[in-house]
Amino acid sequence: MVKKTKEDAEKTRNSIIDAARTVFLQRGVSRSSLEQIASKAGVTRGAVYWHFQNKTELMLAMRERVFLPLIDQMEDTINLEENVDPLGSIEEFMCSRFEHLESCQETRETYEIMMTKCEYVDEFANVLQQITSNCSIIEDKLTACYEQAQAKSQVTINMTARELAKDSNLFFIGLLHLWIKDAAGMNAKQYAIDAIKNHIKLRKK
Amino acid sequence: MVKKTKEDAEKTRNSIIDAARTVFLQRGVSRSSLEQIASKAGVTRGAVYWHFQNKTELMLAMRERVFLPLIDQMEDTINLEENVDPLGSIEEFMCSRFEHLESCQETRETYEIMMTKCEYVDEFANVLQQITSNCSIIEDKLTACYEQAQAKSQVTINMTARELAKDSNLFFIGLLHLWIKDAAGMNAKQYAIDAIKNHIKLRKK
DNA sequence: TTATATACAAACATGAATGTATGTAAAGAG
DNA sequence: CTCTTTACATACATTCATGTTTGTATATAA
Repeated sequence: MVKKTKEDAEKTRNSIIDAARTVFLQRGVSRSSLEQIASKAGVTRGAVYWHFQNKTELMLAMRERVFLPLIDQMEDTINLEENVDPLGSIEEFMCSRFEHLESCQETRETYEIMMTKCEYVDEFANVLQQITSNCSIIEDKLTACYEQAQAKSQVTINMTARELAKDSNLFFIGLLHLWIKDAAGMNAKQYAIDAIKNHIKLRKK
Repeated sequence: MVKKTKEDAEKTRNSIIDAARTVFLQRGVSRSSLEQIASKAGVTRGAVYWHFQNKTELMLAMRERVFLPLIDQMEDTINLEENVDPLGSIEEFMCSRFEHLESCQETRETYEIMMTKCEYVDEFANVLQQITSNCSIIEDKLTACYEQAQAKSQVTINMTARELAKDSNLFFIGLLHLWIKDAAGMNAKQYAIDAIKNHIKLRKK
């Protein structure tokens, strides 16, 4: 019954997304009801349906709030022009991702939902496609880096840049999954950083 | 109304599991109703409830039918005693897994369900734990292999066996995920084998 | 100042899935 | 050859989430 200005409405919208993330994490996406989400946000389902068409749209909104900034951020970390230390920038790219994961709870929780509490069928099938296509973008960036590293002969030479990039990409994907799924099982802080440094060290001349 | 002998009952049970796998793959676990599964198997929900307590138990039965043989198989592929070519046996271990994935549709589909069509909450939470603990078992086996490889100085020496094993393990996890999720996007047949061979080649002396 | 659109809450209608209870025909035991 | 158990099918009761519709107080535009 309180009056709502436009900014208030935006706050409501955000609090619904936050509540959704919390409930999704606890109960999984499909078992989470809009009623549970609404009450956790301190509103009714009416508010949820006002801001989002349905649970799917709410879920996608939650995802975009962390994935969109992350893609923008990728450009910053990997700078291809005038790269003095290509291998170092690959390492920094990977490390920065995990530092962000550690410092940002929202990102961490969203990743966990996307990786272990969501079923990729029907409307979500193309989300999976987006993710894998994003993977191939990263592979391309890594390839470019390795080409530069080879040009400066900083790297062991018995493999092509593309092959090195594929291997690094797969390593990165694996690390992400294990890190998210086993957050409790390992001292997450250092594990990822060490693994990344070793990975780079292995191909340094 | 047809008479059922014990073997017939076992066939029914298997056909229910098969139907479940098909439906799970199409609609995701949580959206699949026992009615859909039953009718696809040519029975009613009564049969499903006779053989399984509920959807969860059915799901776990489906999983065990492919995961149990796979664990047994792991022992065969990685033989640690009297290992002439440790690096080669790592390569063979990884390759054999993917060859099996290619040749066995049931395994492939089950993996896809477990990785992209299942939410790991409540009763399924410990399944995730099982998976990651299985990962650390693999890491241990890989470590042992790399130790042997180092003893025979077949491997680049600037890293410990454990570090090499971690890197290979993460690579393997990433490859599994990408391979399953992007089965259409790449020529799956050769991709995995090439990636594995390059991965091993990178650390061969 | 009034009219309209906004931002929800509340009520309603529906459907779908689940679990259980009961019925039943054939198989297997004695 | 009966009796009991198996292996289901059928029917029932209940829960619960969803989508929609209606109501309403306030903000905002004219």
